[in-house]
Amino acid sequence: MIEDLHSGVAGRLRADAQRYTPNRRAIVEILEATERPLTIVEMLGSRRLAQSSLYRNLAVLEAAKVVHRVTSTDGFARFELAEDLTDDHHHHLICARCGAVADFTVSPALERTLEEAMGRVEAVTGFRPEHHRLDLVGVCATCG
Amino acid sequence: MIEDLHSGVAGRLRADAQRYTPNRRAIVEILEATERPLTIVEMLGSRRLAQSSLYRNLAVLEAAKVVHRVTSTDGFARFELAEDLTDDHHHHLICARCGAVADFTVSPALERTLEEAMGRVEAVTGFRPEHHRLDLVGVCATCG
DNA sequence: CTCAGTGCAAAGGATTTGCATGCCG
DNA sequence: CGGCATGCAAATCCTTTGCACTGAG
Repeated sequence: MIEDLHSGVAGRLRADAQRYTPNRRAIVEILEATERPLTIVEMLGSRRLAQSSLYRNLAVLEAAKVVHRVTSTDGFARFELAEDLTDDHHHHLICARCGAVADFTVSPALERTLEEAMGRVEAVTGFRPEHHRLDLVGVCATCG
Repeated sequence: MIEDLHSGVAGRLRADAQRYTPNRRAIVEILEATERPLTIVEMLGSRRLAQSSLYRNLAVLEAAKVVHRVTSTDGFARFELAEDLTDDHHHHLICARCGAVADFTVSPALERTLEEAMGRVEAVTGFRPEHHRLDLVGVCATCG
């Protein structure tokens, strides 16, 4: 199933007329190996890769819907693999103190309710929802 | 009830050993008059106020839990009055194209379910949730 | 050969801070 | 009077961009 991931990534890049270069594969592997969204600095620590190349490749991967940008309370962008590539729908615990982000999941029943709510929003407003973002903001174990 | 708002703000600032200055009151009034979170630029357009003073006062107001910072997809910070000051619990529609943010509400039943989920998270993880953030990300009427 | 990807360094832009001044308490 | 708020301008810092080089097809 690991190769499934990479062939999925390659497919999405191809659809965007983009190549699956070694740097891009390295980024995907870094994100694959973690359980939470990573910042630029965290990703740079893992492998030798120019900061600008990282930013540029993340932009390409984001446009191809391979990675997803996660926004926290600090000024640092964080990235994770797209949920529909990893079959791992989850939500985020965001620390209001330090900005750390961790993953968590909720019950299928709650997810179903959320999906229903999204459908209703589309019917009432002119807004067409693509996905939902349920984050819990609070204080993490370290800062607490 | 308008005065209730200002006395509530004054109280929270006092608790933080901060004054309720004219600039701070102006900021609260600007936010009170709108139905969606505002960016720095939008707030500057309303009244004559130095950019640095706006940033500094927003930091003070945020620390006193008078205003709340809303994060969108573009790089612009947005601010709204704290929900527990206005008795107006709502969520956000975030446009993935232009970053515009609008407010919306969901059913009380869904809210109750969300609160229950939050309680469960605290029991399982070391994370102590303060509030939840349910955003729908999609394409707004203008960009659609 | 061509053209996208890469790395380095410089630029960009939202946000923050230093400092002198003014005003509230 | 003392200290905080204010405004202006300069500095910060994450992020983006210009440019020359390299490598894959």
